[in-house]
Order: sequence, then C-alpha cells, then structure tokens
Amino acid sequence: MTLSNSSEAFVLHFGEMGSRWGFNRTVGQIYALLVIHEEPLNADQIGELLRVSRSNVSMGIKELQSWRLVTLHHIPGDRKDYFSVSGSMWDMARTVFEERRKRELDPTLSLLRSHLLEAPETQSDAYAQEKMREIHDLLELLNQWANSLNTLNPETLQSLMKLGSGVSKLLEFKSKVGRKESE
Amino acid sequence: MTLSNSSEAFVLHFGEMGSRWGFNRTVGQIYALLVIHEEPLNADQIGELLRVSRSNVSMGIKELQSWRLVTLHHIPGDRKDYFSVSGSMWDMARTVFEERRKRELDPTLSLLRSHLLEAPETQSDAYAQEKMREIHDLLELLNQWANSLNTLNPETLQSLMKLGSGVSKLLEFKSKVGRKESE
DNA sequence: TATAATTTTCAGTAATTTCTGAAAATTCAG
DNA sequence: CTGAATTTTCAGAAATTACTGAAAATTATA
Repeated sequence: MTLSNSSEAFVLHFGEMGSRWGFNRTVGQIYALLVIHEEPLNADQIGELLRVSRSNVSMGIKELQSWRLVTLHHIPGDRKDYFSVSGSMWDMARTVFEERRKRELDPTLSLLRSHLLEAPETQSDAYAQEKMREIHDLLELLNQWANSLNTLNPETLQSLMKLGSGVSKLLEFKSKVGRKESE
Repeated sequence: MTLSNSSEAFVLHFGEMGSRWGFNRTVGQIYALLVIHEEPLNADQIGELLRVSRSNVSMGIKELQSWRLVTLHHIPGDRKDYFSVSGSMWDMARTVFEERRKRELDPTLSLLRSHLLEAPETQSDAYAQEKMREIHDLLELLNQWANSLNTLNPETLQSLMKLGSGVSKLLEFKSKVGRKESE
C-alpha cells in the first residue's frame, strides 16, 4: 500500500502542523490520511502507510476517538476495526476549536478567579491583582464569545465570517436602532 | 527580590500555558512577570525572580521583542536595559492571535494551494484533492475572517464579542434588508 | 470454553525542545 | 583607544514529549 506524492506530502504536513493545532504528529497524520482516503482503513493499514508502529496507531486512534473525530466500521467476515473520519470539515474545525478553548482558556480563567478572590496584602499585590483582573475580563469575554460561536450553525457562522469587517457597519446600525428605541 | 505567593502562582501558570499559546515556558513567565510588575525590570532581576539563567532571559526577551510585546527603558546612570510590557492587554491578545494565525494557517494554506494546482492522476487522487479543496476553502475563510477581525478596533471587537450569538439575529435582519433592496 | 486474532498498555528508548554556562560580541565611560 | 559592564550566541546538558516492541488484555470464532 502506498500514497501518491501529493497525498503523502499532505499527510506529512498535517503531522507537522498537528503540534501547532493541539495534537501530536501521528494523530495529525492519521486524521489527514483518513480524510483523503475514501475507504475506511484498519490500524495495520494506517501503520503501514504512515510507517509508524501498530501501538502508536492504537494510541492515535484512541485520541481521535476521544475527540469524536473518527467513526468505527466493521467489514463482514473481518474482525479488524476500520476507521473513517466522522462529520464534515466544519465539524472537525468546531471540535478542534472547542477542544482548544477548553485547554487554553478554562484553566487560566479558574486560576485567575481564585486569585481575584484573595485580598491583596501589599501595594504591589494590589497592582498585580488589577492586571490579573484585566486579563481575566478579557479572557472571560473571549471564552463566552467562543462558546456562543460554537452554538451557531455552520451556515450562520459562514455568513458571519464572510461578512468579515463589514460586521462593524452592522454594529453601527444596531447601536443607532438601540438608541432610537430607548429614546 | 521575591514575589508574593499569588504573583508567583500566576507567573508559573502563565509559563505552563505558554506552550499552549505558542511560546515557551520562560517566555510566558517573563511576560507574566512584566505584566504584574509595575516598574520595569532588568534581565538580572528577571532571572533572579524566575530562577532561570541569564542567557535564557536574554533569549526570552529577544522573542518578546520580536513580537513587539515589550518596551525598552533606560534608567539614568545605569547601563542595564530595563523592560516593561508594551500596550494594553488587548494589544497583547491581538498580537498572540495574529502570530498564531500566521503560524497555524499560512503554511497549510500555501501547501494546499500548491496541491490544488496539480492535475489528479488517479481516481483516489481526485478524491483526495476534493477533500483538500474543502479544507482549503474552510481555512481560507477562517484566515480572511481572522484578518478582518484584526483590523477592527478594540471597541468594535468588544461589542461584537458581547453580542455573542445575538449576532445571528442581526444577520437575519441583514438578509431581509438585502432581499428588499434587491427586489 | 479453548485458542487464535486483534487491540491496548506501558516501560524503556528515541526524538525534540528548552535551558545553561562559558565564551564571544557589543556597548560605553573614562 | 582601553577595559569593564552588559548582552548575545551557541554547543552541549537537561527536561519534556513521542514512539516502539513486548507482553497483557480483550474479543470473537469454532
């Protein structure tokens, strides 16, 4: 079993990027491979194509399953497990986005909250706490925004993204209407 | 020189999170330290407070400078360089966001573009290319959106974020107006 | 239920990333 | 200029993260 040059390059690149996107090289490669491969693959095939050990494939698949990014298939008369990607590219993006929100924002927010409850003892503590509050408020806003984006359906999200900076016009308009309504 | 318990915990945490946010532990710790410390600090002081080597501080500061996140100060009669954070927390967030967009999207987009130019040779190549186009289009949209968000001023961005999923109401309204205008 | 097929686990190893200390380079006061 | 103060560089060490192979666990067929 082999991959075309183009597919091989794509898979390797996804492995490289994997670490930037929050998963390791092998996990990235397995996912990329399953995306561009129409038929589901079993762990041995994945290991052969990616030239990594069977155990590494097992761990990688486990990770992808925990992210709900792969679907398990069975082929009649074959005891092996076969895998394909689950959901659309939008689902994938949403999953990665949400997973990263959890890993990158939640722990920091809870740490900041705990420190903001304590009474500052010195002048410099007070300054530090003030700054922590600034960061907290910004991250909290980001966090809530990320959550609300995740509730939007792909179509709405797509319109919003296409609108781009045009959203500011819409916001201006909203603030005008809001003002009139409250007059 | 020492830090209060609360500040120390904050700095250590920022170091831990650093790797998730795209920079290494020491860089995260240096930045956190400078955020909560009102007065600018020199490299020796930073090294002492964080208990890392002078050379590590030097490299960390260099990194922060390349991100334009620190400002250099001089104290009369002292040849040492003193550093403080530059800009507001919003500027920091914007910088990190933009830096990550560059690192996480640009390389993948250019790889995908190059593969989409090639003519597929086999049926399975064609399938692979189709999938690569899907990913390309999604990342391209994300990329342009990220760019346009970066052009918004903090106030507009803040309103947008506070609006949260309420933005869908606004989009519905826009599509109605758009329809009327084109009638 | 026995056993063959398959998957998972995990201790040890390999690869990668980060950090250090010594030396080189730079800066600047005298 | 000179040389002391300061910063930067970088080869190797330390720490972290990822991967492998062998053995254990699980699954399913006969």
